[in-house]
Amino acid sequence: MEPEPGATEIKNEKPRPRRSQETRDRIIRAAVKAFSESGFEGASTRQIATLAGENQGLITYHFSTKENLWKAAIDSLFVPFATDLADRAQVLADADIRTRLRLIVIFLVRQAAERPEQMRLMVHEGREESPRIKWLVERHIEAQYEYACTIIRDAIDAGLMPPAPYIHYFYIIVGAASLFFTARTECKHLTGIDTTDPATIEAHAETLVNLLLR
Amino acid sequence: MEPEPGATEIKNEKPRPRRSQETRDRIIRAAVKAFSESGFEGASTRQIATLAGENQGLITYHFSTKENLWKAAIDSLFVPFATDLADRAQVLADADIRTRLRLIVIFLVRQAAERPEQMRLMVHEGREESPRIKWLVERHIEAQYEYACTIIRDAIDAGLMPPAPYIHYFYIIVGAASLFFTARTECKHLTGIDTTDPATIEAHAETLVNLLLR
DNA sequence: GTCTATATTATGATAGAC
DNA sequence: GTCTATCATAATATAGAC
Repeated sequence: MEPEPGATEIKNEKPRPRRSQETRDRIIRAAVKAFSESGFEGASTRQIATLAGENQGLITYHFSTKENLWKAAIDSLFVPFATDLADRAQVLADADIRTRLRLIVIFLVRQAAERPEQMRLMVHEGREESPRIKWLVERHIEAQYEYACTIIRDAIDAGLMPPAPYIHYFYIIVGAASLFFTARTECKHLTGIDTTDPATIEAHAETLVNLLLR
Repeated sequence: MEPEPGATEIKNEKPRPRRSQETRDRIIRAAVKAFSESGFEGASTRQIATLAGENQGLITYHFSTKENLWKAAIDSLFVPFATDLADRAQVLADADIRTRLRLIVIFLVRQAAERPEQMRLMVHEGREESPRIKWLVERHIEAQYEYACTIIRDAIDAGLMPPAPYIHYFYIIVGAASLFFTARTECKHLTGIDTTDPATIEAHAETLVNLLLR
């Protein structure tokens, strides 16, 4: 049986026996945790296998290389995010720009709270030119950025935000929404606040929305 | 052969012969680069020594352990930052809050552009409970946060920003100022923009200031 | 598909020559 | 202070039994 040709295909995934698929999923979940915490080099396949409760040899069988495992882990985060974003965009398509901006920002904050690994992985990889960052941008970030630009453009046109190149607003809003949750442990030490608490998440969203929409 | 005040001298540091101090500094600069790119586990002392053009044995001689080297690398970033911030705070002490907020945000953006490693290192370590994150918060972050809170309090009191717990504004502003530069490589792939370009740095600062002060 | 055993390389730290 | 050599461990990846 030929092992996985790499995570180079997410849609068009070949059907797998149930047991095998479950093993794969367990390994991927463990990989997301390990890579987001320790980075690509810092995480070890042994540690990931142990965390998943599986054998190290199985990682080679399912993913061939550590890099393919990393790509599969990235997909497991970004594909659901993209799906959620597309759903939300569909619903909001006809709303006025003020409402759209407000709800998208709340969505972003909640996503950052739910998937803090996403920003951690991006920061881990966004460091220097690496074969992985190019793959990540082309595969996932570009589409997100394009959608964000349509919202930012409309918000500027409506006078909700001062005119400026979109790229600045993109990183300002994503950074403002995410860092609080990415720096969870730091924040805990600094103030004792638990950023996974739902009330805290909503408070962050509200603060950011109120700051943007005045 | 005369003693010299090293540019990267650390608090409570004994004076060292010039040659030795230079070696130390080269190793520290290489360590900052390596740790911020690959994280603590991901970076190797051999790689750091090679990057510094020094021998691996010298790392043990100067720092004993990898952890001590990491701490020295952190200090080399945060001590100058704290010094610059204190200077800036001194100058701004008597300015009105609008001016203080504006200039502090510009300062933050410029710092994030100049020292993107700072946020990368924090994200690398802020992942999970680690012996290093506690040290980092107590040694450097707490003082920064306390100063930030005085500005945020005054800004809210003056009606410049909607009332909200300070901690949210802290991470909103730091995140908004920093991510653009932390994600430098990603941004380059995404838009072709070079975030180290001075005009781009000023544009980011201006966008954030205009967004905050309306 | 799963697991054990292992080849090969890289790691952090040490010892000791100079 | 600097360098080389080396130890003990842990890493990725492979081979092959079941």
